[in-house]
Order: sequence, then structure tokens, then C-alpha cells
Amino acid sequence: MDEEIHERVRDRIKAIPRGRVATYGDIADLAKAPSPRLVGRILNEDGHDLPWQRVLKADGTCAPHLRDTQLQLLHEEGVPNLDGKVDLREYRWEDAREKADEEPGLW
DNA sequence: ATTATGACTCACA
DNA sequence: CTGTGAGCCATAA
Repeated sequence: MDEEIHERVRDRIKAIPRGRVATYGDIADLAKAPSPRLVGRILNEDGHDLPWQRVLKADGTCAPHLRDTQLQLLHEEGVPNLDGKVDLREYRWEDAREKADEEPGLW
């Protein structure tokens, strides 16, 4: 159900450890969301509780309106940013991928 | 039903 | 590096 997606997305974002970041696409994949678009939309509506600052675009940049705030928050968490871009290669949250790699019996 | 918009992504030029 | 176009999902008008 779409409620599942909604819930999963929020959980995944909540589960992002401090000092790490994830892309919309990653969250979408982990949460089995049909599209990263949905992740952004959910954050816009129900992301007030979530550490949305840890969610970046696929290239390591962040949404235009949040750019300043997000970068600052990340910087405080220990995630350095260069010219508004985070080094995903180092700070991308991939630990969850091992789990999402295989869903037990669900599919 | 169609069009426009938004915290997206990708391929291509 | 910067566009541009297409695909993508959910809402609103």
C-alpha cells in the first residue's frame, strides 16, 4: 500500500546515522518507493519530524531552497561540503543497502 | 480527463 | 561545466 511506502520512507530517513547522508534515489530504493519523486514529496509533507538534512540529490547536492540550512546542519554533524556538494563516495549511507539487497520472502 | 508543479534522476548534446 | 528532454509519482485546479 502507499501507506507502507510512506512509512518505509520515513523509517529509512529516520534510520540514517549521524554524519551520513543518503540520496532520494537510495531512499526510494530502500523503501521500495516507485520513484524518488515520491520521497521528495513525502519529505515536503511529512518530513517535519525527519532528519531531512541527511537526504541529498543523486549528485551530492541538495534542493535549492534548503541548500544553506542543510549544508550548515550537515557541517555540524560532521559532514563537510565542498561548494555545496557532499562527497557521496565517502559519506553516502550504504550500510542499509546490505539489508535491502534481499527482502526475505516478501518478493 | 488534461495541465502544471514539486525537497528527483538519467541520458544526451 | 550547462542545458534539454523524458520518465517518474501524487496533488491541485
